[in-house]
Amino acid sequence: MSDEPKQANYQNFMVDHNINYHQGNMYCEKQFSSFPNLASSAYDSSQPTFDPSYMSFSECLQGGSMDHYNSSSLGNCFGVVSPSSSEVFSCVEGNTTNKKASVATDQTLGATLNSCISSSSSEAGGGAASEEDSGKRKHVIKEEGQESSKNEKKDKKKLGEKKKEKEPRFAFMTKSEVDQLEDGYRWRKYGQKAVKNSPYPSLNGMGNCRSYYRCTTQKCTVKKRVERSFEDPTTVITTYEGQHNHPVPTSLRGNAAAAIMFTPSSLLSTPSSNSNFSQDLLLHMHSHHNTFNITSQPSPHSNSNSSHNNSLLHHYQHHRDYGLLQDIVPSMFLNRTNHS
DNA sequence: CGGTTTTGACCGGCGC
DNA sequence: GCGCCGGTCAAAACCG
Repeated sequence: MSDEPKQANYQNFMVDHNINYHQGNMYCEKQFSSFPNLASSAYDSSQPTFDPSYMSFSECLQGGSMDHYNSSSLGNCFGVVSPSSSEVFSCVEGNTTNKKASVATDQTLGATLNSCISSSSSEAGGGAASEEDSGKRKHVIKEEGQESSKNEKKDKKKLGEKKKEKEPRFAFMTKSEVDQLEDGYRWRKYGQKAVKNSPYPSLNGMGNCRSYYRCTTQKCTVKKRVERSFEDPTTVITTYEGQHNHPVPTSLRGNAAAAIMFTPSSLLSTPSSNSNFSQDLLLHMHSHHNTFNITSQPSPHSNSNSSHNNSLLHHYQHHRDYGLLQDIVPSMFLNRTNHS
């Protein structure tokens, strides 16, 4: 895609638990060891039992004092979030403004993190109007009525679209074998695309793919993309777009915590309110869970900073297994504290 | 049978 | 203008 960052209103969230990284005076270990309510199926059995001494991820997201984080909690921003089971690792926020992803940075990630938010939101895209090439399509049944309705649709789109409002986006990485993370909401897959330049084949051997999901709740336009990290195929990058305008389905695993976490009131957020969310969150996480912030808050005006973030992220991702985080994190926290 | 997933095609934005 | 690519559509297949 383009080398340019296109959105400012975009934040990433990555946290790692389970990594015994020494980072200056921080020690990361099992901050998020348990997400009893959010475990993905593949990890359900292996999930460590919930230890109340640890805050659940959702709790963490909400912050010990929700009031304080009311406008900037992760939950607010994502309208969701909960990397299930999986180990959510590394925190990154902000759009990456620079780029040329100079480093062979995770292109997949790069694409995800920088993809154009303006891209047709809910309705855009595929005008189904032209199904003429029925020969190519698997089974094309063309009927006059259908066609006209399709054209109608297309026209509506053209008229009503006008550059959809950009939805805030948030991405986070999780260590997971499953692509679909259980976050309490119900999603319907509406598309899948191969990701370019991925050296890693996906689990199904079809090459690395990005899956597109939409919230199944009526009138809820929240979407999410799920893809594997360019560098680490065991890492899933989930990107949420939009805000849920409904409570989390209560029927799902009787997840009261999730229900609380995902109530509409907690999902109200605006790009502006989001702007500092991860910093707050990370600070919060830092103070409560000894987690760390990989990157600092970028702003539309801080291109160089974003660039820095990107390389840091890459650096982190690249070396996380080698315990080099301490080389990165302190500065990031310094950065953060400078902002506050 | 209704909801979800799969999958090839289409659309629109963007860079060249 | 052209080609690439991300995002979306929608019919068929699949599943419970």
